[in-house]
Amino acid sequence: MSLAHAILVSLVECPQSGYDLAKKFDGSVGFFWKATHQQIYRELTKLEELAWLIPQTIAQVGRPDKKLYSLTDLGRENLKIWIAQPCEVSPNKEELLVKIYAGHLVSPKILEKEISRHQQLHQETLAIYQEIERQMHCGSQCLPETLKYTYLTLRIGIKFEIAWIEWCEEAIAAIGEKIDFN
Amino acid sequence: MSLAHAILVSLVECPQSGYDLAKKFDGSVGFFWKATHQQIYRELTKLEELAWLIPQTIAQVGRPDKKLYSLTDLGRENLKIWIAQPCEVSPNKEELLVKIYAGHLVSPKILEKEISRHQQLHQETLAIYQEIERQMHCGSQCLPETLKYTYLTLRIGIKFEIAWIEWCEEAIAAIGEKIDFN
DNA sequence: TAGTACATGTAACAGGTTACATGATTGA
DNA sequence: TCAATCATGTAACCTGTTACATGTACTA
Repeated sequence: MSLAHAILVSLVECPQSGYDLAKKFDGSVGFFWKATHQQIYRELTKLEELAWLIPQTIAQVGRPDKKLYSLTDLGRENLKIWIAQPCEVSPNKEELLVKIYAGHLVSPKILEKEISRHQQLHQETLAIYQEIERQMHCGSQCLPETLKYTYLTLRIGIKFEIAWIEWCEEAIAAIGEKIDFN
Repeated sequence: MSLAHAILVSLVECPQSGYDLAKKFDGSVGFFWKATHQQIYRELTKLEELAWLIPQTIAQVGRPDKKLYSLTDLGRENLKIWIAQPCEVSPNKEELLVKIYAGHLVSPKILEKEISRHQQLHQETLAIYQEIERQMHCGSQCLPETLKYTYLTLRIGIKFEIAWIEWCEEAIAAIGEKIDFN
């Protein structure tokens, strides 16, 4: 039941509509939890039934109405309970690595090209993260409590992207030449 | 259709039963693609229907029969085609990070304890990977073609674990003290 | 006038999880 | 005798994906 929790986490900050959440799941929380708008609407309905959320319909000029969802006390309590519970290390699924694992079946050139493309994608993501990081601590003042945690999640995002970029370089070298790692 | 491909990748090396695959998905290919035995059996049935695999029933003494699946030429061709196709960066879902994101809702001590527990889990995984790495290149001879690719996937596994371990340390420090990252 | 952003939804299907079911053998 | 390992499967359910559907308003 973790998409539900990701939605609750997202709504802690401020009330949002399904549409808002769908966009947010393409950034911030979305860096480590993905969901489509269909999933989100389905989940919002469930959470409303549980009374963990309450909707408020907002009329807008020249726009369709929007249903702003906020956490109820019950929802907030349940979220706290969930956060305090220990969790497993999430399994990672990496399509590229499945391909690399049987990489000897295709030409090294195809692999090199694909890895190099991924390296570029990771470099772009890293640039985005670093820009957010730069904006988060202008000067060198301490961050407020809530931002501190957001910042921590950003930090690991950066570390992962750097790991990918370094690996891509290493992999391209290893595939091209008959390199020995030492 | 990626579990199918992960199974094919796994069967490139040697014919295996559903049971063998289920165990394997708990190591090697399983480091970047997880699946339960129920999923695997369901998928094997589909792949047999497509004639990408052929089963061979092996009678055993004192054990139930096993159905060893091998790749057909068709299966191998399709696998090659799939590997050669470009793919997206796989989205990662990290439950711990969803929790950290709203970490201010619970006591810092709970978070520190949980992060420290995760650090230990990652240290254990790292130790396993490093042991495999050690076994893979005894001396400093070059690896054969197929092992080279396995080795590359291991390398990124190691990088990820190191990134996690470093981050856990950083996070614990940041939560405890009023630390400023610079 | 065509495309994008806003805003919410249904339906069908594919993929993943959990529980249950069976039954032999091996080792503590 | 109890648990673990070997070996395969069904059924129900939940989660995630893709396609379709609707309608306004703004901008190029």
